[in-house]
Parts: sequence; structure tokens; C-alpha cells
Amino acid sequence: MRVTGQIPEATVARLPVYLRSLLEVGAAGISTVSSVMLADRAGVNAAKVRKDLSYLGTYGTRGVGYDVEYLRFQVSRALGVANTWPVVVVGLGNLGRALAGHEGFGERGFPVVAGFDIDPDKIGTRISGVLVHPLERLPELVANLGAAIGIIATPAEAAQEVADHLSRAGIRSVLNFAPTVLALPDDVDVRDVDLATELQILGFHLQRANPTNDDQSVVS
Amino acid sequence: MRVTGQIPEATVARLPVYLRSLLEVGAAGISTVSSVMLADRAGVNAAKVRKDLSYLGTYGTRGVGYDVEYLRFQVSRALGVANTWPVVVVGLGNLGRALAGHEGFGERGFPVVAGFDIDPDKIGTRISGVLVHPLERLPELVANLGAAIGIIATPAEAAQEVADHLSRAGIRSVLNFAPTVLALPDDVDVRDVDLATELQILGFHLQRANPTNDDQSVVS
DNA sequence: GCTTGTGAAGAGATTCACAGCA
DNA sequence: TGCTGTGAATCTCTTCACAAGC
Repeated sequence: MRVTGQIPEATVARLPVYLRSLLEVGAAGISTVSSVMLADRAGVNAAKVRKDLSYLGTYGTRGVGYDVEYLRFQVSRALGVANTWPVVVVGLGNLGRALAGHEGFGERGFPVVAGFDIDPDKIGTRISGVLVHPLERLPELVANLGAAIGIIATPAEAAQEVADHLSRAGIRSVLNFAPTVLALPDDVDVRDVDLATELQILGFHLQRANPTNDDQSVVS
Repeated sequence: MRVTGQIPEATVARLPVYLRSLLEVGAAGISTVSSVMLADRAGVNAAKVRKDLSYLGTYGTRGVGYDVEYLRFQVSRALGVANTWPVVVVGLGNLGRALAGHEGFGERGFPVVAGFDIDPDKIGTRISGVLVHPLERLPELVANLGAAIGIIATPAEAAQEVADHLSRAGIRSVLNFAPTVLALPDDVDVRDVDLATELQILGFHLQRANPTNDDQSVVS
């Protein structure tokens, strides 16, 4: 007997990757996968796949592997993929526009139901198919549309204020693209995606790989 | 004596956040920060800040704190911010366009120097100020422009092939926005940013917070 | 006094290695 | 025989707690 209780965060973060792999494998007409094959597709090692899946339940068959369709169902269920979580995007500049039009969102149960901006020229227009409203209408529209997730794609200076608005409007999950740390109540779940930071991390490794004169290991 | 050697990955990932915080604090005219203040700005705890900074060297003053300007210099140096790493963007759809025009990149030493796409209508045009070339010219232009980082913003189906092209063209760092796992040689550093996955992780927590009928903890 | 720097303890994640079972 | 499921070992990261030093 196994109680499907606490799933480690690191595992949760990999479940979407496994789900994707299972969809690919299923589309290829394969009906059974081993942990090795899944690991290969997901870019991790087999022991990790087995350990991760074991947190969800005992869904494999020893000597055989996992039934693709059944495992796909179980991973979907664990992720709550059956649910639809409507999303609002705040800030329809460069990046907000791309996010509003990102097809992957709607396909995976995250329809973008409204946009918000402070630019009067944008308000009332459709950007990437999403109608843009003034920020003041956030509380009303979040409630009416049942929005669950807010995406912040504003400049850093505006992000905290937007986050406060979202939080007050009842949003409990925020995906933040603004390069700033948001202060929000504990019951609001925030994930940061900082594009420039990602490049800086790559840059760090490049610099280590190509040490220039003054930047080798240094004794100080 | 301290040897500035191996910095843990988790620390490296936080350095850009500290750097940002230091810039903010500096702009506010503050010349000395404590680990508590920095931690606050960076959204982590003070012990972590001190431990992280201790991997770079001994740059604080007991009883006082850190000199903002000096620490900023040291963190910049560790990150290799003095270097400029030219970036190419492959795939100028929705997202690629936004990335090509993302101001934060150029500002932080990652100028976007060329775009690549297979769409003949895009080739030869400027998208977000970046000239778009056919994929075939990748090797030539990567060499001529000294590009160090490749951003993949294509559909998943095209991503592996693009990654192979980048790798063959000499690119050693890849930022991948395509929702697929790339197979690349070990000397190529890949970071994945999967937007839909981020939402799925938020969705997982939402579902846990609002357990519906069939999805509570289950004994199986 | 106050704050850093850091060993040591603790928590969490990964990997190993093998028993258990089709 | 082959592959899963999982304790145990290991590694990594975080946090604690306090000596060192301004």
C-alpha cells in the first residue's frame, strides 16, 4: 500500500517532461516503455524516472515496463491536467504579446482569457487575439472569468504594483517575467522566469571554459 | 587564504539576482549593505547570502556589512559580466520576435547579432531590429559575428535539427525555449526554459490547494 | 555593540544496487 | 531473464549557531 502524499518539488518539476515524453512515445505507436527509454526521452537517468514515478504509485510491471497509456493517464492525473486554469497576462509589450499568443498555453489547459495594460492605445484592442483591458478592471474580470493564474510581463518597476493588484484580485499563482523579486503573501505561489539571468548563467560557464587572462582561479 | 575555485551551481544561479539587488541598492544611494538587507532584496535568507558570497571571496567587513560598489564589482567579475557574448536567435515567430527585441539582453552584455528562420518571407527583413538570415548561413555568420550563445525559439519538431546546426557551427551554449529535450555533446551547455511547464507546475500546486472530489490524497 | 564567515548539522535530491516479481 | 520499486549510500544544498573581528 502506498499513500500518494507529498511529492517532492524536484519530482513535480519533472512530471511535465515525462508527460511530454509519454505523449511522443504514444504518438509513435509504442504501447510499453521502460524507465530507460523514458529517461532517454526526458533527458534524465533511469533510476530517477523510477523513483519519481514511484511517488505517484506503483504503475509499472516488473520485467516489462510501463503501459504508456495508463502511465500517461496517471501522470496527467497527478499534475491535474484535467483542470483548466484560466490565465491573465499583465503587460502587453514585446514579451506579453508573445505570451498572449503562445499556443502551448491554451493547448495544455491554460487559456489566456484577458490582457491588462496601462497604455491607452492598447486598451480595447486585441493583441495576439486577447482583449486588452485597463488595470483597474482586474478585480472584476479575474472574478468573472475565473482566472487562476497571472502572468506578469511588465517592466521591473511596475511588477510589484501589478503583483499587489493580482493578489488583491484573488490570484494565487503568479508567473513573473519581470526581473525583480516580488513580495507577496505566503499563500501566493510565484515562479520567476528571468531571461537575462538565464543568459548570465550560460555566460558564467562560457567564461569558465574560456578563461581569459585575469579571470582564472585566483588566490586572494 | 581562500581559493576561488568551484562555485556551486545553486550559487551561480543566484549571483545575477544579487547583482541586480546591488545595482538597485547602489542606485538608491546606499553605500553599505548587510547580508540581511541583501537577502531581503534578493528574496532569500541572510545565511544563504553570506555563504554564497563566501564562495567568491572575503569581501565583507564584520560588524559593518558589504561595500555596495566593491561587492558589485566582485560579483560582476565572478559572473564575467565584463565579457560580451553575442547571441543568435533561431526561429522568429511569436516568441523569437520578443526575444530578439528584448532590451534586457543587450544591456547585460548579450547583444542579439543575427536571426535565423526558414520562412522565406522573413529572410532579409529585420524583426525587432535583427536581420533574419536563412539557416544555411548559420556556420558562416556564427564565425563572422563571433556568436557564443544560441537561442532556440522554434517549434519542438525543428529544435533538435537546429541544435545540431548550432553545435556544428561552434556554439557551446544554448538557451532552449522549444518544449523538447535536446541531445547535444557534453561540451555544449543547455538551459531549458519551458513556459508551459512553468504553468503546469503552478497548476499542480493550485490543484493541491483546491482539492476537488477525485483528486485528494489517495490510497492505492 | 553588530555583522561577517564558516564549520557542523540538517534537509533534500540523486544515484546505487539489489530484492522482488512478471 | 529483464525491469520495476525501493532502502541505503551519497552528494548537494540549506540552515544553524557561534567564533572572529570591526
